[in-house]
Amino acid sequence: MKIIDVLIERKANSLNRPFAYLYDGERNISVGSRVNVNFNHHNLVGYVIKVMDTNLSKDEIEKNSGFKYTYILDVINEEPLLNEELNLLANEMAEYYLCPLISIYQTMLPSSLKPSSSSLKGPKIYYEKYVHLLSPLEDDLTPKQIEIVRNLKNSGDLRLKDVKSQSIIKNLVNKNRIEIIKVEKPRLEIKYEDSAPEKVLTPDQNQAIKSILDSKQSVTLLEGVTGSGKTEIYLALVKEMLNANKNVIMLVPEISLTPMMIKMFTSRFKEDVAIFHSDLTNAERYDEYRRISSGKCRVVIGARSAVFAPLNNVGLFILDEEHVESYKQDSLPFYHAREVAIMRAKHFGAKVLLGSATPSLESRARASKGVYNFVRLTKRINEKALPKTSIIDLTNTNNLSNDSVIFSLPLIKALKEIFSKGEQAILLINRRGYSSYLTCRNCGHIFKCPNCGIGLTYHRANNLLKCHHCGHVEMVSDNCPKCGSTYLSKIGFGTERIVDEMNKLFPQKRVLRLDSDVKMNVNNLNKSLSQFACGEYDCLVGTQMVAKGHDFPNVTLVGVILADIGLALPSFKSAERTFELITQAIGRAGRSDKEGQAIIQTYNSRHYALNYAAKQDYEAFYSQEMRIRQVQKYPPFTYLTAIKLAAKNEALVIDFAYQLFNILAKQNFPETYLVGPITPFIPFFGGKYHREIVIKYRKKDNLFSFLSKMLIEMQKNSQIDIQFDVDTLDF
DNA sequence: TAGACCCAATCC
DNA sequence: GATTGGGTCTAC
Repeated sequence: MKIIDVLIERKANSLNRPFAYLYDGERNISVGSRVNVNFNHHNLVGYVIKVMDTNLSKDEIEKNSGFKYTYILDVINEEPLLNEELNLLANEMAEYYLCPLISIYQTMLPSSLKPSSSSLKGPKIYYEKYVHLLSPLEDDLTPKQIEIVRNLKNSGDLRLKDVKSQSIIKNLVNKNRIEIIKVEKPRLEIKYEDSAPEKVLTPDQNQAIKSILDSKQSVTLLEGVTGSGKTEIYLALVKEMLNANKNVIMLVPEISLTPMMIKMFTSRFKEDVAIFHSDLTNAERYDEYRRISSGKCRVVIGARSAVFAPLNNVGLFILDEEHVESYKQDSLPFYHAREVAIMRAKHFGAKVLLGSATPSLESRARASKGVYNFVRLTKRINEKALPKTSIIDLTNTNNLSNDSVIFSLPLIKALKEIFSKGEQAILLINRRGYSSYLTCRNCGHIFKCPNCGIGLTYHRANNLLKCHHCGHVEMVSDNCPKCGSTYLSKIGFGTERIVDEMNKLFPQKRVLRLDSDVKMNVNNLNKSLSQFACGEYDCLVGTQMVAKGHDFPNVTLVGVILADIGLALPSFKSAERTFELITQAIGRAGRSDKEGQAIIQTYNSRHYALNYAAKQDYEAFYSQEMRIRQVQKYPPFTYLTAIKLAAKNEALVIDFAYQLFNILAKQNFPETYLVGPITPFIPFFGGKYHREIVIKYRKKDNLFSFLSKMLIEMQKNSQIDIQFDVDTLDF
């Protein structure tokens, strides 16, 4: 008899503890197996975290503990799903992020393997049947049977479906001359292109590589302006690692936006590379996962969750564009891939390379303090001039045009100019849809999402109102539901409206829109982008999606339609985000010999983030923003953790939030500041009312041990959901 | 007085 | 998170 401790698939705090079951069967159960158990009249998947042999009987066990035990219903997989390293990582993360351990296991594993009931319906391993020769003897066979035996002798195993006569096969199987074997086949087919010749590295690049490898610190921040050759450094380091018999995990913000990077890696390292696409099917992701865990590949490229790739003997973690916020998961367990990479690297004694043209302030500050090794590439490899950038003040009426309320005179003029030379433009607007919201001019009613209470965005393409938070969609009505007036107006503008405006101003020009409404999948996206690249369109209008990565040699003008949208958001990161976005966008202009220009329209023309972005001056932005963060006690001078509370009953969550706030305030932790209780931007969703408390602190030790002790207390109150967003970026 | 409805406790 | 069981409400 065995006593098995399992974690239940529900990621509620109150269930974040082991539950014990009995097993008396034949099958193997080890730590990391999944089992089916009955939990409170319900069949659930459990993740085994402890196996204990015992000589006691069920009665004795129950007498000792005082619980009524039940037996495990079924063993889903005997073999452990995770190796020891990843198990330790899960525990370290659960402690760091104050989250239920099971939520980490569920995040680490692909959908077919995760400890949850949904995994049982997930894709299975795909097998292909092959015909395998057992005996080359030809006696006692018909001529046709001999033909097949000879074929197999010459060319090895054949796919069953390629062999025409199934009845002959059947007879040969019966005679024990051949057998049908099943071979696992990955569903994802990666096309390998011929690899471009390795470029000769510049002295700067060689210097950088040496510094990364020789550094005492495990983490290196590689700050390099666009075009300074970071990719070549990555490639050279990967080669170095492979030669030293070590493996590499390479993270990119979103794979569909960096097709060039993937192409370079796959063409150079071929089958050694596994890819985690954002829109791989579950089946393909499962196959890639198995390919990695079986040791068949040595380099993994993927987005955030690829940091959990079950690769052994990792020598290097690379995070390209380390500042990008999609590396932080914005739901449980709220982990940041950068921190997880650093945790894993410690275990392997591996290096971590953080690359960016505009590092996050957190990373850049650590580099300045010497916590990270710091390498800078300041030269662009082909010494191209930066685009000429002008900031257009929309409060100055001289800049306004009679022809358009959205496009300023200088922007229209510049568009005319470059179009006349047959060149292309990119226009950036950080909002999807046609207008930002729909309002009644008579009574002031704003059309809001019934689930979230935030304004609905009007989308003209299908004449619908959409909620950009929860995806709620409704028909547009002709009159106000409150006062019945038909005097409705659309306020603000998004990508759709810009396309509209372009068609009005330049009816003969072909405009391509690109945002997450259009981007259905990678193929669609790549097709659109290559059409734009080869000149089928004159102008590309899009959200931040168009600011990243792509190289369009014929684009000589980048226009930022309204830079203020990002600045207006209530976040300590808003200046940093805007600086990054504008810097990136400007970098899209003039990627070839032609001179590029950028035009930034704004109502805040003197804002430092815009002015430093226009000059592409990261250092100046960094030092000014650091002064502001210091005064306001924001990261990197403090850490931020958000405590997210939710309940079905609004009064209850408010009351609880105040109680919790007072308890924390009473503790008087040094250099710790409490903010709240805050009503979040979206106060009601998922059928629950939400409140937040944000903690700014400099030392986590006492605070966090208090929080985790308190969490155990609070778990008894199942009315209130508590989630910790440790190192939140969302404040 | 049965069924609907709500809430808190509990899950091994 | 989902179920249960006990309490209360409610309609005929």
